[in-house]
Amino acid sequence: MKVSELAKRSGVTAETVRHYSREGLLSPRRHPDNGYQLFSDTDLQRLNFIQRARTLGFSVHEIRDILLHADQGDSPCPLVRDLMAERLPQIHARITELQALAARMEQALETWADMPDGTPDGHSLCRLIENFPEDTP
Amino acid sequence: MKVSELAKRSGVTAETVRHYSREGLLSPRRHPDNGYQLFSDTDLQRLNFIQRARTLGFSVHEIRDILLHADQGDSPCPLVRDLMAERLPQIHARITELQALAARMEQALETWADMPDGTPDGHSLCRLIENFPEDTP
DNA sequence: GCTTGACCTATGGGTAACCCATAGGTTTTA
DNA sequence: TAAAACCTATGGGTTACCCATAGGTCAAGC
Ligand SMILES: [Zn+2]
Ligand SMILES: [Zn+2]
Ligand SMILES: [Zn+2]
Ligand SMILES: [Zn+2]
Repeated sequence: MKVSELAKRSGVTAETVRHYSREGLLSPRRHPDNGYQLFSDTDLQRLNFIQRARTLGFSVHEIRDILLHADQGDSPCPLVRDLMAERLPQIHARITELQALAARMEQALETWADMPDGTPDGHSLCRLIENFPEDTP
Repeated sequence: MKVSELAKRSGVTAETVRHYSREGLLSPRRHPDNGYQLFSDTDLQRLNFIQRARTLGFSVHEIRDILLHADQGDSPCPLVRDLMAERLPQIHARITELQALAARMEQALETWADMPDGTPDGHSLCRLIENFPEDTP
């Protein structure tokens, strides 16, 4: 099958298929006459695998490494476990960051509700932002 | 003052100062002889403003627009309120996404604790990933 | 006066995971 | 047979910087 058909069958865009192909996650054979990429059912399974790994938080680069292991007959499982264990705390940290940001934003909107719009002068650009309390935890 | 001094005084890297300068958030005068960027105390205040706006979640591009308004004597406050009101729900959506991801990852690690490492064959690349249940909410 | 180290400049490439535009060749269909 | 749909490769865009390079400049000590 060609790019578009593989894309349609797996619910991604044709561009994404080409992207994975460029990045080495898929290695279709080429039509000898026109250079078109020709994908097999195995490639379809492979793309499903990639999508599943993506929803588990693996990056494209990591998935490439996982597939590389598998293609060489090595078990990728230890790598998979390690990557996941390494990424999870990063995700938690990111969530905490974003929650703190959301809290600052909400507090700002609340504070600003009572403040009038101002006109910038030599000392102030925007008091909404300038007068907002700093992080001091 | 030159790049490094401004950077030191405001706690960012010299590269960041140059970046903001390139992006038009700072417009230092230039030393006529050597082309060095020369920043004033007003630029220092401006950089503090930028940092404060960054901690409130504004993008560099947005801050450029805010400063542009202020520099033209227009009140940036309505823009500031609008941008914030627009971004806050996006942040919340992102948090929800990441929480769902973290939950999937945690469930995966838990499931995988009991599973042995496998060797890839023609049908399977990594059962850890393949056997993980799909989102079906 | 001169060397050395710290600083400055501009340019260009890297990050993540794609999306999009372009120009030109191919296949399918009406 | 001509248009519509598809393919190719290339290159640029997205965010907020970081880093490397090559070459000019400045401060200090000797
Ligand atoms: Zn790698
Ligand atoms: Zn495995
Ligand atoms: Zn304001
Ligand atoms: Zn703008």
